[in-house]
Amino acid sequence: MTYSIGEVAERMGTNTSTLRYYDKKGLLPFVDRDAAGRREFKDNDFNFLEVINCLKKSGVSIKDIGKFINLCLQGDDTLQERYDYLDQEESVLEDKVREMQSQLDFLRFKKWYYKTSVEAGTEDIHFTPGTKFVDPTTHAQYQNKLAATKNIRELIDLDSNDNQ
Amino acid sequence: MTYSIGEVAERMGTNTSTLRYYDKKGLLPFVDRDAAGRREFKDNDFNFLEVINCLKKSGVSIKDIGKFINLCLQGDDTLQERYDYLDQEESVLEDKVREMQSQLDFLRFKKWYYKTSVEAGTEDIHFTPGTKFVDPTTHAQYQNKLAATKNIRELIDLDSNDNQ
DNA sequence: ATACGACTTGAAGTAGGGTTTAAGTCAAAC
DNA sequence: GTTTGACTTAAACCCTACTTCAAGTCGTAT
Repeated sequence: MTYSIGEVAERMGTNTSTLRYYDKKGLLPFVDRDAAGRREFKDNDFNFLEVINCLKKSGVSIKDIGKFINLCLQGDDTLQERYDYLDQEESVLEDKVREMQSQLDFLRFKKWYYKTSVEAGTEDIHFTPGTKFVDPTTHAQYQNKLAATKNIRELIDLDSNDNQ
Repeated sequence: MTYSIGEVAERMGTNTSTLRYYDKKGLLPFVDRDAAGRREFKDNDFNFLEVINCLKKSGVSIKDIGKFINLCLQGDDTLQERYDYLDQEESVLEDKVREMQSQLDFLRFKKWYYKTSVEAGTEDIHFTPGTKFVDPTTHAQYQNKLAATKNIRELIDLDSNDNQ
């Protein structure tokens, strides 16, 4: 069974020009052509496409994805190298997840800050009296509430219920 | 206490041209100038810079960060709007984290795939005999091993120890 | 008083990741 | 047999987020 670029694009949730662009950038060296020069994707090519998708969503550049795909086509000699690459990529992704989680913490602090401000009708409740500086105790208050709560969703949601 | 653009750049781990670029794009409308026209950052401005940093790391575009900052300068009338924006941004970030975690799952499966291939000396162990198609049972094998293990690190690490 | 370093601006340049356009080929439907 | 729709290419274009450059202005140290 073979598939046209249009069928593949639809199945992968992308469009044909993006796939052609990837091909030009060396991400699809495994794709065959028919007599008329049209791309002919095989079932197994979806395994590659899945890997490309994963690396792309993990933030790997087109160039580096190309390098990995080309390692794949070099056979069993590059198995260890491919493992090592994915191992390193796993660490990179884990770091990104941790980073995002700490941005989430900050976002949730700010949500709490605005929620309490909305309730008070003014942001001033968080300022050190007489200045336009956010009171350092503000963040401490939040940390205390947070420590006393299983998760932040609960904190935000319980607060909402308090007001109803 | 005020700070020059150079001091701020160093403290924020960026450089002066990036800060000027942000200013030009409307991200720093709160920054004052001295008599000679030089930017003069105040202590409180670091609160804004922290927010900019958080949104940037969360993947928010320069343009949208600018909108948020400008809401901040419009006073208490926009508190609810700011809360709603961060609430939505929290969901977006949570989705991203979930997405990354599923990419991590896939990456770990592929690590297992390569690890077992390296041990066997060939990728062929995962192919349906007589074809160059990855055997659909490969992923099932991995899922079974995974189900029998507390976490994937353990799976990967136990496998490594088997070989020593 | 002059040199140095840090600042200012506008404008141009770069990199990454596509998207669009123009001109053409081909197979199947009418 | 011609029209339609899906494909082909190279080249141009676009957007985001910087980065670099050129020319000029300050304040301070020598």
